[in-house]
Amino acid sequence: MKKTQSNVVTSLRQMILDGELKAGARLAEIPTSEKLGVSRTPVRIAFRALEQEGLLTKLPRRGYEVRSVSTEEIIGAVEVRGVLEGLAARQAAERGLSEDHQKALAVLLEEGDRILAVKELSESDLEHYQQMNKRFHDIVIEAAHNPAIHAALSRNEHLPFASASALAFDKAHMLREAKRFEFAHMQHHHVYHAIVNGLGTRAEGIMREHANATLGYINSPRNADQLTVISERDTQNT
Amino acid sequence: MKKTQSNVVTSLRQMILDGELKAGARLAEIPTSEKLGVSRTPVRIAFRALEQEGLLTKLPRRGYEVRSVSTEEIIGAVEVRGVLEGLAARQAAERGLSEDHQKALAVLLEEGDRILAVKELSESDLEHYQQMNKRFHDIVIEAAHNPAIHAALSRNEHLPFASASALAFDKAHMLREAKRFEFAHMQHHHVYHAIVNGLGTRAEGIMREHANATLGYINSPRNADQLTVISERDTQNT
DNA sequence: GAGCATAATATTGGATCCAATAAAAACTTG
DNA sequence: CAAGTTTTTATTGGATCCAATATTATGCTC
Repeated sequence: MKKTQSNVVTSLRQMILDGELKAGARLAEIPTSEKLGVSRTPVRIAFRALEQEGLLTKLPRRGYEVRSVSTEEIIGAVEVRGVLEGLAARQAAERGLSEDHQKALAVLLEEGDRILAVKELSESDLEHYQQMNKRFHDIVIEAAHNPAIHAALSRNEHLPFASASALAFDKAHMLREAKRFEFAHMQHHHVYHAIVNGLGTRAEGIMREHANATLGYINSPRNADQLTVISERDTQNT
Repeated sequence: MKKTQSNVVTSLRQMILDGELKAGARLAEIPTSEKLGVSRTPVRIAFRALEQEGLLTKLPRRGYEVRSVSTEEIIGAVEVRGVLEGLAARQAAERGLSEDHQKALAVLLEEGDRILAVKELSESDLEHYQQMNKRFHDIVIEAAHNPAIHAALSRNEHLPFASASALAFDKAHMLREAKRFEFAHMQHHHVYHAIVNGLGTRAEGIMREHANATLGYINSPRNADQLTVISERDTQNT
């Protein structure tokens, strides 16, 4: 298959996210182009794009290197994502959901219910849930009808999954902490409820708390029990 | 002077922001490279960078065009900036200001006081204030020690000043609305106070309100009188 | 053997070619 | 003269060259 420009950037990105290119590894245009079987031109462009995404840093006259992302940076990225998705949820609530978006969110919620109905989650269940989770968030962002949110998140997209975070997001570990998922999923229900009822401030608040839950997970993955629960009754107060 | 890569992107950006290249204008690599006296390579890179910044859109097989930015988009960008700077203010408060940052902010506040002491603001006063304003915000963002905020704002940097916004930010108009500046400057004082006293939530709230004030300005520039004022006494309650 | 000078190498930035392809223009035919 | 077809042109993506320059290695001197 012929490698094309965007192919080069996606395959390089994948290599970084998969850990095939470890943090600190040095990359130069010519060796990389030979390795991928393309010329320097697309590699050049790819390096700049990945630098933009925060995955590479330029070492002047010495090529690029795969950035090592510290836990602090990941936390920072998650916090940023939190406020932005909070804004998205608020705006989605204030502007009103389209029929399609509401339907899509409802379907995803049900999908999550089904996954979590089983008490012992398998790894594939986990992956399934993650996909559903991502789609849920994407739809909320989309429903805000604010392209600037998208733009602001673009540099944030892959960072939390880069090398250093392998630990924080370790799959086996998350499996043991499945309780978190139930809590997160409940928050999804509440966000949905707030949005469809036009409760912008509430939607924003829950969404931010939702991001915060992830942070709590990164920081102290052992305290899943102490999570407080937003009572369903509260959501009825309009 | 020899044009270099970053020169090409900055000069193209300037041309767009100055209105020399109007919204909707089509750009192709070869004509642009000839006009700037460089080869296609740096232009190619510049186009991609400016596309990333949201200033150009790619028309497949027909080159690029200067994006026309709608008022809605600018509002969206300002809202995004608001929540991000709100987060920055909160984190700056929570993490504590360094000696240097505190000093810098204090100096800027005083500078603003001096500018606004004069009742009839000249256009150069206005420009001076704007510079001070930008530095104030930059320092707050810096003080948050969260690189993800920077990254998220990068695509947001120039958008609000692109073509369509010429109207919204019209200088003569702003001059007439100088009252807004006093209000904004007072908010700066409150943000400063909240940050140095470690009042994260308050700092965030005021910063978001501050962004909102800009929005109010874009939407209805005539209502400068109805602004409510945060009482100075409130900021003493710790 | 250490330190400095010099040479070799690696690496990027810019320029130019070539090929593929889509858009636009010209042309032909009914 | 309109509509479809062919030709021309514009435009980008990729490959390769050349030049400038910083880093690394080598070697020379003391």
